[in-house]
Amino acid sequence: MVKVRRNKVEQPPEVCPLGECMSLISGAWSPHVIWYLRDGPRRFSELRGDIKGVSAKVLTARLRQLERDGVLIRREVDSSPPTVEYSLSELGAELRPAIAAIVDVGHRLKQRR
Amino acid sequence: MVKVRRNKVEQPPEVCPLGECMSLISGAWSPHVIWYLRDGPRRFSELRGDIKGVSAKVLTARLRQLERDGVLIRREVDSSPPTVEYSLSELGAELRPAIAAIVDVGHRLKQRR
DNA sequence: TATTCGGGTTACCTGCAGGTAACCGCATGC
DNA sequence: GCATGCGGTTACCTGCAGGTAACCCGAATA
Repeated sequence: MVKVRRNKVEQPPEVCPLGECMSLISGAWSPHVIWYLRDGPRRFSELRGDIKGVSAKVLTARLRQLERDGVLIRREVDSSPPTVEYSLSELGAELRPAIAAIVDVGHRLKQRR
Repeated sequence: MVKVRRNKVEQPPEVCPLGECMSLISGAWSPHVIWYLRDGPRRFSELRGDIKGVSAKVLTARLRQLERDGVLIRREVDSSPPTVEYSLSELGAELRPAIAAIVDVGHRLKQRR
């Protein structure tokens, strides 16, 4: 009994711009991180304070992922106690208008109710 | 041994505009639905064709959720065979600029690589 | 000496979004 | 008489994001 070789017909990858961008900013916390970094670098504990309700674990996970994705840059500052500074990369900066548009709509949604 | 009653201190709800808006457009498929409805009503099978890779089940689920959230309007058209037409509500229309901004960034992300 | 702060890590658990596959009723067309 | 298109529904399974709680080290501070 020979197994059928199911030649998965490879769709041309054809990356969707919407999906591409959403994969960077989706999730409950990523947009918040980008938003609070919009005006310059912030430290871990500052972000924890900025973003109401996020836990250290989840914030760490999001920061690591955004770093892997090239959205932000992590820099250890040699102070005492040593601190860590996060800032948007060039790519991250490109995401700002999208987040800003979402925040903008969010404000208008609050207005209308 | 009396159990401590831990009065969960109720934070003032203080809805975050970013979270508010993200809850409407998050998920892998919701933004696509809104995007393809941007220029007017579409039928179920049209949306299935527009949005590459979505299954009937998931598309139904997203459409139902977006309807519950007041983002779009479902209208059964009395034709033969009967068809169903989805269109953006007023609230849904407010989301367009946000999605447009995301798509726009997505395009620029493709450019830069 | 003990505590705090900064920036995490680890273990464990939950829920929900999404994926596949099969099936549905109805009306029309071949 | 049978298949096709339309707009779904149902069952079952998977993976990942997120939540809680406890714990970590080293330096500075009370």
